[in-house]
Amino acid sequence: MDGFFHEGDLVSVLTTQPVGRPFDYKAPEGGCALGAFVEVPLGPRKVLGVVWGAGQGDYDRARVRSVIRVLDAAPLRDEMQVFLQRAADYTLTPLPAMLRLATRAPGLGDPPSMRTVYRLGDGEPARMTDARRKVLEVLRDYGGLAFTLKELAEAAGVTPSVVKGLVESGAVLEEAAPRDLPYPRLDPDLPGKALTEDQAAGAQALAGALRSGAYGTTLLKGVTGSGKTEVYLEAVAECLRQGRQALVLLPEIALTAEFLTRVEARFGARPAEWHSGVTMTERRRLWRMVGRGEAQFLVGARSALFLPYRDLGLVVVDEEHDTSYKQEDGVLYNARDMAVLRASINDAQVVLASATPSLESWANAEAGKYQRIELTARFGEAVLPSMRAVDMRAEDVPSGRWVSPTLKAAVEARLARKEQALLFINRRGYAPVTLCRACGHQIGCDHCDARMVEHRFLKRLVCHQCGESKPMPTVCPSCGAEDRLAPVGPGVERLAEEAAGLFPEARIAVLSSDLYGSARQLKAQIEEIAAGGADIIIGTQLVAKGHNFPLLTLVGVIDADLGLMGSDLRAAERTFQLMRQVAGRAGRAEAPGEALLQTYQPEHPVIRSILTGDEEAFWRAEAEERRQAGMPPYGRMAGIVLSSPDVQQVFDLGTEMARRDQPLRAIGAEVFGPAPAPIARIRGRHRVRLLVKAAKGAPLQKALAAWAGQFRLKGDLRMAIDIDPQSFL
DNA sequence: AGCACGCCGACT
DNA sequence: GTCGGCGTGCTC
Repeated sequence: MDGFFHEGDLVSVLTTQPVGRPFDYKAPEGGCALGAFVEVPLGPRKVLGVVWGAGQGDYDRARVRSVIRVLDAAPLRDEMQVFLQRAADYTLTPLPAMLRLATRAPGLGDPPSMRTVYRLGDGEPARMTDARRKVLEVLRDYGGLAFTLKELAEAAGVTPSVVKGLVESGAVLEEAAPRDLPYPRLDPDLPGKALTEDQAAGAQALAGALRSGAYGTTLLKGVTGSGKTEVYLEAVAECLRQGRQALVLLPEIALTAEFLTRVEARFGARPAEWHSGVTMTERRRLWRMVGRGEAQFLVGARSALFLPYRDLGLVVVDEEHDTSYKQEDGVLYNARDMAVLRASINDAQVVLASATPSLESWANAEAGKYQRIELTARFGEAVLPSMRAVDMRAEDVPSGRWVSPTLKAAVEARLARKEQALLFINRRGYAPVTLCRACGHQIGCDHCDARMVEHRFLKRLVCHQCGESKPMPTVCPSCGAEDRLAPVGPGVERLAEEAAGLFPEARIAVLSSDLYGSARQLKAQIEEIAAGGADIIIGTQLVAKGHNFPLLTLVGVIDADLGLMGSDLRAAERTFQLMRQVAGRAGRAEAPGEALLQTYQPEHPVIRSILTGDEEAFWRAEAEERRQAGMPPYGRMAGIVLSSPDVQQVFDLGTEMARRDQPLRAIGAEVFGPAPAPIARIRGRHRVRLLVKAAKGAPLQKALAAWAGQFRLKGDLRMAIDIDPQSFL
């Protein structure tokens, strides 16, 4: 029988150890299935692996060892194996590292353990209270389903002690059950929110695509407040009706209680969550339930793409342009692209949702590879903010100050009307540069080539590259001059200080990722501000990420030029997206919003497209520039970063690699560099970067593999290959 | 990743 | 003469 191996058969096992390729083992007593999770001996150790196929038989039979045991977990599905293989090929990642992403569940090999659960009993409590009634109602609603104490208490909106009280009277039964309970069922047929005409049309189109049962990608474009979430939740509903699983990917920070509440309102229960804040026990439960198809709907961060779905029918990538989808996670991959790959293997649908799509997605929609749904009408009474530039060349702003008189007047108008204003600056800390007035020295990090940023709140200088910090010195470390160190440039903290001076009566809140110990604290703070807990919000990039401030009617962008500098083609795109999103925060409720962009170059094409709202013009112009330059998405790129504590070593290898470029030339690709990487030193490691540029259809990965394979990495040298880099300065 | 093997410097 | 540095290679 295909797909099953009997005792003694040779099987090929891929482990999560970086040994490069699968090894042969003998199938254990009782045999093992293709895809089975197994424990195998490797040298003196026992390691986790997956039965990857039939044995190669190319190794001395006498030395082949046996699989120790088959783990109690659903075998890795065929599609998953294909996905991991193709993702590894695409990102040039060794397969074991790819498998590691897919096995990040704790206790994979453990037998199912027990835990205490609560279900409906026959008894009647001696005294019935409101809280007790709520608990019993929840248990009846879910028809005999068992809950953990925490779940039941939360679902009923009572404290755990209420449940305990019911146990004593026998109205609720307390029993031991296997851990890893199924999740509450979601009901796709509950009445959803009333949709506007174009929302309904969008939902219909997505549902139709789902019913095709085939792969397809749709770009769902709509400004903040246009109801993207409502529309894609209808796609989720259709997916659930078909009995398939749905996944919504969100940038980590956008995973809010608000989102979960919206899902609960639509489907009657919360989705399963997968992100860095989820406990080990919960991860284990989720991993197992996903494999058995008993978690129908997942909301998670990028790594949720690597869960062992039984039948994944839909992946939504919300805020698809968000740069945090591309990050080092042990493996360099872009979650948006991997979502499309995974869906194409699974005959699933992808929805890429954004108000400001990435140029890649826009171009794919233009080329007809993606469907496109555009939501224009804003929900309810809200309208798009009116946007205008504040020409800083004509404004009288003293040095060391950043708020123009025009912006100041606009803020005062909001304060008078008891509305909120947001001042946006994309820089954390107090001042980005600390300069010695005596000798001109700028204080840098000892381990990185980065300037240290003053954080007055912490009374320290912090390196934003490696996180190193040191106390604020009073003496210049270079010339020894006393009290001559001066902050240069603005950060959120400094802007807050200025705002406090300008608007002494206002309640000011600063939203910056480093001011809060945990994501939970931060979310709580955001919710308090949204409810009216502040008059002026001073914020970094953080505020652009999907949160609603209904009282907010003015957004002031302190430095709209930041990010327009340099030759990075992607900088313009990012600035456009960021400005658009920040401006989109204003004026959601009945009050119309206004956005003011402080700029020294109001004629810049990016600033102009933001102001005129002619987004298509922006994308067309950007696309044309990229096409001319042969840059992505009209060409292919890869970045190679070499790093070592020894500068000479990295540059020598870089030069050597640039010289021996035959495998690249063979496909018509070009090498640029070596040049110091955008951050030339991180944590004491010097970094050098090469860029490879190839034509769109060129077999880039194959050529890169052949090219990089020529070099041996000696000592502490590291090489990281980044396919489709985010920045190609 | 671990772990063993192996070949050159400063110690009892 | 030996202890130990970590460079190189192996693990089915």
